[in-house]
Amino acid sequence: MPKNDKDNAAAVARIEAAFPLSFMIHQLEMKLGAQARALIAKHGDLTLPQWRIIRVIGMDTADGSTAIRKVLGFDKSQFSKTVSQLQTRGLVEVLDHPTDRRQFRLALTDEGRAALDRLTPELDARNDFLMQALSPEERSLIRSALLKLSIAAETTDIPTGSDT
Amino acid sequence: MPKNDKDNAAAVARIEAAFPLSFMIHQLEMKLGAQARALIAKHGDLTLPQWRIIRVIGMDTADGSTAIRKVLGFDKSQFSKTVSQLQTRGLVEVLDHPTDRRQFRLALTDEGRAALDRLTPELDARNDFLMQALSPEERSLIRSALLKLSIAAETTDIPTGSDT
DNA sequence: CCGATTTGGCGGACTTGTCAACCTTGTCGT
DNA sequence: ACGACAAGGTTGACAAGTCCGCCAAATCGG
Repeated sequence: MPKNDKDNAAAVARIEAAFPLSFMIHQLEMKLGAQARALIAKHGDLTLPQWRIIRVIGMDTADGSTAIRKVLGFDKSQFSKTVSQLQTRGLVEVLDHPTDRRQFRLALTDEGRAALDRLTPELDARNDFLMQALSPEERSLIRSALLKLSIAAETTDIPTGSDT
Repeated sequence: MPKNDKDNAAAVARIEAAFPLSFMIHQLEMKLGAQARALIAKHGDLTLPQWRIIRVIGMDTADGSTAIRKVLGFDKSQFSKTVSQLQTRGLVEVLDHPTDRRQFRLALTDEGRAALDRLTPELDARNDFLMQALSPEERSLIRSALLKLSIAAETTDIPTGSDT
């Protein structure tokens, strides 16, 4: 067994015990991102943000640009640029929005849907794999917990003083 | 009440109900990052990764470069560059590692500790604020859940077929 | 109905993050 | 003890994300 490896692992565990939540989530996000990128690269040539947008469009629960952008938490600028890429590559179609002329609707082209169908089973399997790592009660609570945190993370002014 | 806002909010809620875990975490991470950047910017001029490194060093639970890098989930390259910035700005000190000459140890300078002391209460308040958004049982489970996910996220080959 | 404000999207400058090649040091097998 | 291999760190080229100001469309307040 590597001597320094053991030391490092012990140090890591010691730090994590007292870690702020935001750090844990950042660490997790890094690993998830790397894992997702590896999976996507193995089965095509989409980038991670491109895939995310395609995935949400493919869920067929909303097609307005704002709804999609908000749910992904994307920056306006980044969203705009990524959609342009997808449109140029012929994966998505940009249509007029029926009631709001500032927004647009997004739809998958045949090629876009093919990419979605190719990747979805892989990424769904990963999601299942992640969920299986959790205990049943953790599984049942994690979604609402993340949602609550997400709302709390939107507050810009934090009650600084100790408010008990 | 804005008409389109209501539509968008409804669409967002509809999507989130069936959202993969990784998307939720990404969305959360974006918001947390923006919130943290805003707080840091208000009380100094550190970047988010710089702050994270300082924060971990300040925890005094480990000072080896590898342990710090691993716990933050940083890329080797990014870590190296950010440490250089901190060293240049005189916030951290780079020392020899006692048993491994590939690594180094990190320590805060007086100026680095001052920055830490200035920012820590703010960020700790935020952390408390986030934790208060959770129910008691969510609070007690979230850490172990995130840790398990973090481990699962390191697996590179996912059992694709249904393995049950 | 009209100005003020908000929301949505775009473009460009800039910062961050990512990836691959490289060198050094440590570790393992024999 | 020594050669193969893994782990740590650095660098540079490149991709991704962020921030800013801009303009158009929609909403709100009289």
